[in-house]
Parts: sequence; C-alpha cells; structure tokens
Amino acid sequence: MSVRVRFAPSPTGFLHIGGLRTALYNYLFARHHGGTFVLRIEDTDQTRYVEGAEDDIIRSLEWAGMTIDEGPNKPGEVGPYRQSERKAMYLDYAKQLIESGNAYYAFDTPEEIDEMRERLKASGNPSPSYDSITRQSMKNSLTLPKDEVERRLAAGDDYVVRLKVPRRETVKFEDLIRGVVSFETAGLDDQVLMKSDGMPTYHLANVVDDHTMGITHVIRGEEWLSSAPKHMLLYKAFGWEPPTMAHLPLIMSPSGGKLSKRKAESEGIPVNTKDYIAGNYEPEALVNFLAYLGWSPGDDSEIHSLQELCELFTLDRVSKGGAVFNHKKLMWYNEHYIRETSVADLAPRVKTLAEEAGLDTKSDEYLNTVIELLHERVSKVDEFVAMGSFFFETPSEYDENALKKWKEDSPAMVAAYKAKIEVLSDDEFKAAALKTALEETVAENEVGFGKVMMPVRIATTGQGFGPDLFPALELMGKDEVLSRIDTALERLR
RNA sequence: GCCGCGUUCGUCUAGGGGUCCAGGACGCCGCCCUUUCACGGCGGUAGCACGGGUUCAAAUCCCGUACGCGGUACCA
Repeated sequence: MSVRVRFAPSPTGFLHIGGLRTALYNYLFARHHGGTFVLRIEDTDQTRYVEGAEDDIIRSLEWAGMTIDEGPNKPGEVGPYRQSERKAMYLDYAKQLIESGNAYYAFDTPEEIDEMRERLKASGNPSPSYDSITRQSMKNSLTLPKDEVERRLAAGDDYVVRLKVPRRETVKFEDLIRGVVSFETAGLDDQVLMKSDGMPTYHLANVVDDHTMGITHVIRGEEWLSSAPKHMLLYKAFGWEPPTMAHLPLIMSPSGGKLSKRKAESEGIPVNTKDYIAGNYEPEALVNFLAYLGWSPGDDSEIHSLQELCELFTLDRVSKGGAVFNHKKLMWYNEHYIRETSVADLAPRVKTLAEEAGLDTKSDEYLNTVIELLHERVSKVDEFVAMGSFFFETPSEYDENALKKWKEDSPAMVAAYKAKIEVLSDDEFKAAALKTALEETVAENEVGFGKVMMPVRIATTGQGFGPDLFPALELMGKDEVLSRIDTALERLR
C-alpha cells in the first residue's frame, strides 16, 4: 500500500512555525516513501475561522518548497479537502455509531452540564466529566424514554452526539515515535462527536476523513497524543483499520513551554511563517533548521537541501523530547545559504529591497560589486541594504560607536590622505593605488595603519566597520569620495 | 488534582550494555589570519536529572523520585 499522509491545519490564523514543521515532517515522510502529501483544511469551528488563513497556509507551504499533491487548491479523488464542504457525510457516520451502540444523542444544555460539573466539584471530584458514570444522570438517549428522544429530535431540539466510551478498557496502540502507548478508558470522557450546530468535532471529522481519504500515517504534534485513544476507539467502533500513528515532539520556547505567539515574540522569535517570508529569511535555511529541530540523520552532517532531507528522513530518528527553538542557529543556517547563493541570484532581491528603502542601486554592475564586497559579512539578504546603504547614498550621519575611533589627529590624517588621492585621475582611482596612497600617508606621518584607515572609513562610509575599504572607495568613485571627505572634515572637526 | 509523554554540554543532537574519563553543530571564550567588521583556520569551555536495582560491565535495561511538557471544551 502506498503511503498517504496529510497536513491538516485549521484555518484559525496564520500558519505557525510549529505547524510548518509538522507539515515538513509529513512532506519528507511522503517523499521518502514515494507517497502522497495531502492538505486538508479542518474548518469545523466556524467561530474561529479566519478569512485568508487558508491562502496563507498554502502560500507558506509553497514558499518552503513543499508541493501539495492533493488539497483544496489541487483536488484529487478523495475530495473535497475542506471539512466544511464534507459536512453532510459526518452525520451519517455519527448515526452509524449510534445504531451500533457506540454513540448516543445528548440533549443537555451547556448550563446543565456546568451544573453537573459544579455539583461534582463541590462533592470532591476535581475534574468532573461527562462519562460512563455521569451520563446516567444526564438527558440523553441512554436515559430518556425512546419516544421522548424521538419527540425531541423531531421537534428540532438542540442535541449533540457523544461517543459512548466503554467503562473499563485499556486502549493500546503503537506510536512510531514513542513506542507502545497505553490509556485507560476510565480517564476518558464521552467526547462530543457532532456539535449542536451540525458540525462534527475534530475527533469525528479527523477519523472519518483520515479513513475515507486513505491516510496511512498520521503524523501530528504531541498535543494530540492525549486524544489519540478516543480516535482509536472510533476506528474500532467503525470497524476500520486505524492508520499508523506518530506524535511529534513540540517546539518549545527558550523560556520553556509551547512556543506560543506571545512568548516567542517577546523573545524575538517570529512565530508565523509569513513573518519569515516578510523578514527575508531563506526558505532553505528555515527548512533545514526545522528539519533538525527534533530529528537528525544520525551522522555529523548539518546542511541538507529539501531534496536531500527527503532521502534521509525517517520517523524512527525523530526525538521524543521537546526541542527549544534556537534563533541563533537559524541565523547560522541563513548565513550559510546566503553564502551559497550566487551574486546573480542575490542581485534582483537586493535591488528590490533597496528600492523599497528608497535607495538607488545605480547600475547592475555597481550593485553586483556591492554584493560581492558584502557577501561574506551578511547573514540575511536585507542586511545588504542595511550594511551597504552608504554605497547608494551619502551617509547623513556618523555611527556613534565609530565616532569613538575618531581622534584628535584624525582630521589631519584624513586631509593628508585626501591630498594623496585627489591628484589621481579617474582612471587611476583604483583599489591598489588607493591602498598605496594610504600606506604612504601612514609612513610619512609615522603612525599606525589604523590611525589613517579608520578615520577615512568613518568619513566615507559613516561606519566603523564594513567591507574592504579600498575596493569600496574605488566603487564609490573619486568625486563622491572626495566630497564625502570634505563633508566629514567640516562636520567632524 | 487526574491522565499521558518526556529528561545526554546553555541550545539542537550522536550514542541503544563493553570500542564513551561521551562525538558533532550552534553559542560563548582564546589564538592565528587581517586595514575595521566579518569570513576562514586552530584550540578551549560545558552534559549522561537524582536514587535504587539487574549485570563481570549501564548514558544505554528495570523500578522509584524529581523536574519539564502536553491533555483534561459543543477549540483544533
């Protein structure tokens, strides 16, 4: 049987980075086995539905390089791929369960359920639930006379369908990542399967869809592990073979706990995939980083393309414990991929970014040289613009830290250097000559190299650090360099 | 509280009874290179949660404790 996996997010917001990793593991698993990667939108909670979320999910997956084989945007044979559009079938399945004695109608109002909980809490039960004991004293098709049940149904009273969880049973299943996991049904409540608005809950829809869509492996976050026994009970009630389960470790925040939006942002970590897109991260870097967050191929390698990851990935090498998101390591990956990207590929992106910042990148040749000069010192594309803005516009101010290196004799040194280079013709204004000129200035004034170089750098770039100075000066050109020196001499006396 | 899952350097991990006084990567520190900042090279720092067992031998197996995380909804 060929492998079919699904990524099944609910469209309640932008695609979370944890969701992206879950999608990635599903994708890698599918590709590794030559299987199918399905996207299913779980929009059964109409109150939490967010407009545009589905588009964001699809766009995010595409940006990361994951190709969806089947989904709402690419219908296959088992659609539709949005649960809201499959609504009709769920009730039939729920009824099937009622008929087989595995589920029942419940007419209790939320208030009545609250009352029951309060009552039980008061009598010492810390976590009361609607279960095999309490259902006996509630209003449902198990306790109500048959004719009243029919009367209520016919009258259109609100009802839900609940799973009739067996009283004392052990539910065991094998999880590909965790091994055998076991639960007692005594700890499970009679999970609502159909809500009073006619929509199924996650649990029913998920099981029905995974089965009807031919899903062979359920790879999802660990937050689902606790409800997995309910799902196993459902498969059994339907008489279906359950898919193989694999519950992924969660991505944790550096301060501990699930990487929530609030937490992550206060720690400087973008949570939504769209923030990485907007933040100009390299998708290859994020993918590589995420793949290694909770998985490793078992050797000392660190760098792999999506395609290589597909070949290497196996679920038995996924770790069990939660993994803390390490932003610095992500940046290391990003830097790596930037360096691997050619100047030609970088150029149009840098150009767009520069233009967005209101900078003129001059000629293609000019831009390319800027990128070459900065290539090794940048860790994210937008830094080409931030670090190299002086290439595109005359600096309007001087960096505060740089100014600490502007000493009393600096104006004299810069002036001396200026005298050396202003006699050069435009053709002679090359890196080598500019360096010689500086060396001569150094020698004639009997000072250290830095005593002249740093002030010249500050005067011409406004910064106390940056690319190789002489090629940079050459690129900026004689007129611009001299004019910047004059300005600096005036302003930094 | 109850249920479930987990726990190897600060972080991500390798390791699955002897080859481990625990290997790699990020970070951090130092040195080299060097015109600055980087890159690069070299080196260093730091860990088997704890307590019992089993065994000739345990990071590896078992039990317990602690801690962490998740779940405990007509949310997913």
